[in-house]
Amino acid sequence: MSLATMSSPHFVYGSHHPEVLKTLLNQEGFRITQQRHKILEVLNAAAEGDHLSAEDIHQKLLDQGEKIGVSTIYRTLHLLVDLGLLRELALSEERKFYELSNPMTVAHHHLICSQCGSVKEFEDAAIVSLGQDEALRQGFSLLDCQFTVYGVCEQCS
Amino acid sequence: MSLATMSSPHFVYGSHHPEVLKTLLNQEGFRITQQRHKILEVLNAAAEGDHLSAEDIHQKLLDQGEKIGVSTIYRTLHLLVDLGLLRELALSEERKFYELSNPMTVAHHHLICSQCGSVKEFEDAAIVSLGQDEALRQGFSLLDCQFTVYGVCEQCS
DNA sequence: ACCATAGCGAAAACCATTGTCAACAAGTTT
DNA sequence: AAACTTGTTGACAATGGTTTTCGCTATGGT
Ligand SMILES: [Mn+2]
Ligand SMILES: [Mn+2]
Ligand SMILES: [Zn+2]
Ligand SMILES: [Zn+2]
Repeated sequence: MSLATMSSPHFVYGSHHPEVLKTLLNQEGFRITQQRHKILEVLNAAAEGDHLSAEDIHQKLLDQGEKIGVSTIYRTLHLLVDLGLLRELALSEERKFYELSNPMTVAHHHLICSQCGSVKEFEDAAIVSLGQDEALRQGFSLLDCQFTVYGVCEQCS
Repeated sequence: MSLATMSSPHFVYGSHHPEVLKTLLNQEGFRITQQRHKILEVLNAAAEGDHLSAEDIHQKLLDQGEKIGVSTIYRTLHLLVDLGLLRELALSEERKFYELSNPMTVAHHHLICSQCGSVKEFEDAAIVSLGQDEALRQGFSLLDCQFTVYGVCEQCS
């Protein structure tokens, strides 16, 4: 169950589909459970640009009548991040946020208002390749690049 | 004491010097205290590439015989960040880290091993200007750009 | 269907950070 | 220099997100 033995990220295309997910998990000795399904469903259902915290996800599931514990939420989020299905965002808030990680597209980045906390997303292929270069230069294998810009938005100034 | 009334960041050159710091603080109605001096001293004494948590700083001061409370550490760190003297880093760890912010030089960036947590710094002027462009495009005033690359280092793979 | 064990969840523990408030001290006025 | 005003401190309690514990449950292989 060590992470070192898990498959590399580029095998996870379409992994939000139940069958593919099941196979991916089982290959590594993990089981596909109702709870893991539900959590991925919530993340799939989230609108583009939405960033969900563990508590957000838990609350959404409780609201739709599911019975699920917080421990399961945290455990599952970590698992999905390790599998490369999710991106964990350090937006300098007091909690972490999660979003689907789509290996097909260029990772996007975040512009955050330090005053009101609003988040705007943007894309820039150059940034990712800069990260890749630096990782290579230092002998690292790349997992994720996060470019986070802090400022003050129009309304707040 | 509102942040909106504080001087803009480019006035803080050499602010680690006692006199300049005193003037800077007093202009805004703040006071220069023994504790604020000590905390800045610790950060000044830190080696290049060192990232200190609030607890690190507190412990260093206790070790050198100072008597200082944790509340003061946190309060002071926030103040110094607001004044533009410090950079608060969200390295996706469970705590925040601080380093001196030198407005004369290009902000540097971080490559982190997700396995062992080791951090390597690197510089790239292009990245900061990309952040500046995006902030401008969205009508934000820029405060800080943090480019954080996650991967697995050589020893860990 | 059976079994071995990965996974679940309620509750407690953990731990970085923040709030409280009486005592203190920096800077200003007399 | 002493008095005064008010920003600042620090012991302690509280907060809140995340992790751990551990007996029970459900998944997947046989
Ligand atoms: Mn996003
Ligand atoms: Mn650094
Ligand atoms: Zn704003
Ligand atoms: Zn490492």
